[in-house]
Amino acid sequence: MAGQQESVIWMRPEQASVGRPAERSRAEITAAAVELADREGLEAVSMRRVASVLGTGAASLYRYVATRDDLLDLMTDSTAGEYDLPAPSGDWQADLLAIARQARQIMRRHPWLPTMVMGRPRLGPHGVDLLEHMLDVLADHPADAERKLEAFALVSGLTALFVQNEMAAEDSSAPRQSAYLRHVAAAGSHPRITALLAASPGGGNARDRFDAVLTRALTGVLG
Amino acid sequence: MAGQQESVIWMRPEQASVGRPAERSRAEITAAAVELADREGLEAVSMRRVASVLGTGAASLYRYVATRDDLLDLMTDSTAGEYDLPAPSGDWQADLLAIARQARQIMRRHPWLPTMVMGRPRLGPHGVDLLEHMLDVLADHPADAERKLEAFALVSGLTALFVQNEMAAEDSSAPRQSAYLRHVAAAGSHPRITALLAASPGGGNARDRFDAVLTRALTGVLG
DNA sequence: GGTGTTCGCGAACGACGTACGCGATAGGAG
DNA sequence: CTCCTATCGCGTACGTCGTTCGCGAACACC
Repeated sequence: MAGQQESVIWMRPEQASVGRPAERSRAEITAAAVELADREGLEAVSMRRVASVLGTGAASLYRYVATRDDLLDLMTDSTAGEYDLPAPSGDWQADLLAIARQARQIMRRHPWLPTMVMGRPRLGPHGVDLLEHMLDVLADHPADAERKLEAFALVSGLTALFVQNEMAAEDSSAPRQSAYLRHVAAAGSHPRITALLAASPGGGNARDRFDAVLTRALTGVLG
Repeated sequence: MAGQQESVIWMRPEQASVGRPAERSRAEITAAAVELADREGLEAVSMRRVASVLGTGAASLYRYVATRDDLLDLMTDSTAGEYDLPAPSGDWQADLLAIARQARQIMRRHPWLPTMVMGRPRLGPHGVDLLEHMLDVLADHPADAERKLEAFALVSGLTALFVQNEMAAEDSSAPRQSAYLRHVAAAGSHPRITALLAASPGGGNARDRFDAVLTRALTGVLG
């Protein structure tokens, strides 16, 4: 008859109703973890480091979170709270694009977020609000439920993919990446790649490319 | 005048030309790591576990690989060797779709691969062959170099995204995921989600949806 | 004021990635 | 055939990680 542990953190009560009150909150811990990840990357988010930022002991965090993965889920969902969700305009295409553009901005603010969204797509309270909003935007759209869920996943996933590529290109480790490509080109057995590297770095606005790809992909799902 | 360490593993020689010969090869170690990952997941691929599969000591692996991440790169690239790359047919759309379908099969064979492709897109020798092939398929296409690279990234990335979703849906942990959604629906403040869950699980062939999304997304990049 | 319950957290455990150093082992030179 | 020399295999060790245990401290309520 003992109450079984809820498997999802969002369904576990944050505080016990009796006993000594907690000194911190999940939100406080999440904020510290997010700030740490923004500054030093995801791998810097260890229980010990987060705890020391908060001026507490590592083991204390386990009063708020069952596992490190729970903390990561909290971080991801907290970023879903940064969206601005205005009422649907009637033009679902435009509304979805507006959401995607916000997603891109949010992910650029939190460089660890694309990895998270792609590798561990979990919905918390804020994520659920976002989904509800997208379903609202698509309320009059004739596609079935499955398609709309797919569209939701596509907006998150494609945006994460795009931002990750974008950042890898801006990153200082980019030369390392293309060093091998130049090596291959010099070897001569891959003429197309050789030709490719000879071409100018070219350009085109990143946002325009983002809009184009995303719009087309969405029409692939929603018709 | 000392030879500086090459930063990319593909440019470092596998064996020294003098001294005692190595007992194993990168390929052998990579194969062991891939098999381990296929069977027990990526997190099971630790230096100690891989070494014990090979019947050797953990420190020995560092004669073949500078770091664990190098080993992961080797694993990823080895799967790029599983493609069958026939000569271009003249129909680039069909050829690209054929590649993407193979990508999907390969990723389903190696459940850890989507994570790898999305989170750490590095090109090794096999990956380079694949890129060369795609450029060959697109040789007569009027798009510029940048677009073609983007198309390459899109095929890998979108396929990984799709397969990951597909597997999450088939996974036994799926009930856990939707448990919270049902909780939210029951709470009543998200009517669209409530309605969504009431709808039948629906269907539609996974491969057809994959083909549709990918084709549309590609036309978004390549016109 | 006593009681019941949770909280904070020092200490410890096992697993991890990786550096160091040394005996073992091979090919090439003589 | 012997010796030289460079690499190889790897036992050992260090620091960090996630997580558990247990206990004294701190509060809410009766």
